[in-house]
Amino acid sequence: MYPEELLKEHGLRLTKVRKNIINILANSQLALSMAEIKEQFKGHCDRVTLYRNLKVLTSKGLLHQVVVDSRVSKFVLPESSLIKNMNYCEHVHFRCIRCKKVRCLTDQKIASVKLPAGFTKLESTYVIQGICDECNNSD
Amino acid sequence: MYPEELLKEHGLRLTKVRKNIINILANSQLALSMAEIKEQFKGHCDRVTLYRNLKVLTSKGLLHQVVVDSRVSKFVLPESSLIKNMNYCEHVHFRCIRCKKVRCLTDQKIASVKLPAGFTKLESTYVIQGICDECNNSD
DNA sequence: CTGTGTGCAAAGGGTTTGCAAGTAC
DNA sequence: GTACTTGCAAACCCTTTGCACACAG
Repeated sequence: MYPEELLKEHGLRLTKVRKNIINILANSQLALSMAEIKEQFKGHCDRVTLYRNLKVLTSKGLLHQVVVDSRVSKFVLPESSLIKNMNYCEHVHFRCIRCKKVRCLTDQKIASVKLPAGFTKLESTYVIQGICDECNNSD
Repeated sequence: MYPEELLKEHGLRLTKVRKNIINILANSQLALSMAEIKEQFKGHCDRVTLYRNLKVLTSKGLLHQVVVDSRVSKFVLPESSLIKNMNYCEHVHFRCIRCKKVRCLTDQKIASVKLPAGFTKLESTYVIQGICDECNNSD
């Protein structure tokens, strides 16, 4: 699934910034913040433009926003965006408290939680915090 | 378990602000932000003082911080601190995207997640987002 | 008395908004 | 040509820091 198709499918215009964001996230094993995406950006892009696009892409369901601390949001391209017939993705993420990297634990499935009557579920985020292998090995 | 005991147990001084914070959270079904705690505060209390105390209480493990969006942190008295006959909160929370309230989901079991080799788990947070019963009924 | 807690002012820093110029279609 | 996108500056707003005064133990 190419960035162009993804964008078209979601009724979004094909702009350089959007294709760039999707490519960066598609090639990343980590959830990335605006700043981290900006670092990897080919060419120049304003912070504000990135924020705005991340917001649009997230609102269209193309990206998923992972909130891991009270200051910074990170973004992932969920499997459901890459694999067409997966319409739901349980997001399990591991955040290392030392290096702050956020990894997707893609092979982990969570048992679904039953909500009380009257509650509607839109999405869920499961974040495990701890120390990652790299940081454990560098002690 | 009274606020005074909780504070002593954690080696903290007994101040009006701390007792007040604990009382407010103990009587709340919701996770509360600094601003929400301030609203319920008996008497005056500076924002900064609340932030500082929330930080200290959290670092001592007396409170648990729930990060639900990229702007605001909310706080809960975790299981270990709660009074016996109250519904206790594990780290499973429901956040309504309309009213922004954060509820604790009781009696929910999270399937334990196996981490890859080399990873150490410290804590986990499971946040389900959607629409709560109140907001669903007020359509 | 000593170390900690509190209030006020100000700074920090991620994110959002306003607006003019540029681009997709 | 029209509607959406981008960039720059500035605003926003939650949170933290500095410092003088007040309070717990």
